[in-house]
Amino acid sequence: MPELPEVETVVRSVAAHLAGRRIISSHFTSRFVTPGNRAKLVQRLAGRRIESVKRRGKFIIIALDRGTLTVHLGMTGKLLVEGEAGEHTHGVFNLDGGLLLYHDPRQFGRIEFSDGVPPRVARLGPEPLEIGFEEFRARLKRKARIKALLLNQAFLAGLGNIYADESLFAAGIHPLAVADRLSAARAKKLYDAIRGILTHAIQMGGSSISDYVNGRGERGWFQMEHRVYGREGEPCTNCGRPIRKILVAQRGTHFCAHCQKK
DNA sequence: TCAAATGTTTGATC
DNA sequence: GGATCAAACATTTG
Repeated sequence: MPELPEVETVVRSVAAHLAGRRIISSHFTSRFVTPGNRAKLVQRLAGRRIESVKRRGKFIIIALDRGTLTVHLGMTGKLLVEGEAGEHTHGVFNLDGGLLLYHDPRQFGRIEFSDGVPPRVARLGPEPLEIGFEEFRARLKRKARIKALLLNQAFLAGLGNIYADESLFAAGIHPLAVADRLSAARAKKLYDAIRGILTHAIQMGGSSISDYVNGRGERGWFQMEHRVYGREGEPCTNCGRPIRKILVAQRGTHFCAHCQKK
């Protein structure tokens, strides 16, 4: 579920509620979500105070008075400050004012404690909403297919399958286009498309295409704005020809063969 | 033969 | 070294 706009929405929905709260105790039930020594994790979290909740790429960064708790939602993770624990709840934080729950049926998400910046966060590329155009263009000087590059978190942090496809459509660029062969004008179109779509999606509370909800259980609405993602066979909103779906970088890739050029 | 799903990592291969 | 590909993780859904 979670790409940059969804993670940003989750962070915004829980940050004020969590800041200043103390973790009384915690409980974890998945060896996948919380790899390693769970008893040690519980011990390290006990008594910690939450200083802030922020986002970096698709990671939720919870700064504690000692150490950092990093949460990645994977494909089906939810961080909730409302609701109750259920069958797929794999993390429970008892705070000095309420509960914080981590729910994740597929268990592709991760909850990790670290003293410094976690390695996975350290490897992230720039934030798409903060990078300047010149740096963006310089980073495109690689002979990889643009769709694969947009999904690469070391290239840019936060784009996933939905927003990569939507950004390429908005920029009129074919997903198989080779990155270092894009003209400056087309690179600028892509840069603007990425920023415009991410900003718009955040305003709409993200995309709820299956069951995504923010930290208070509320759905997002950007799925109503999707032009290509999940629209295989439906008419292109620009030219009316059917949206096609192919496999690029192992991911389903939606595009209009008429409106998006290599 | 059940395939595909908003993600990431690892290892093999070209 | 760079890029691609396949598999792995676990579960639900069409």
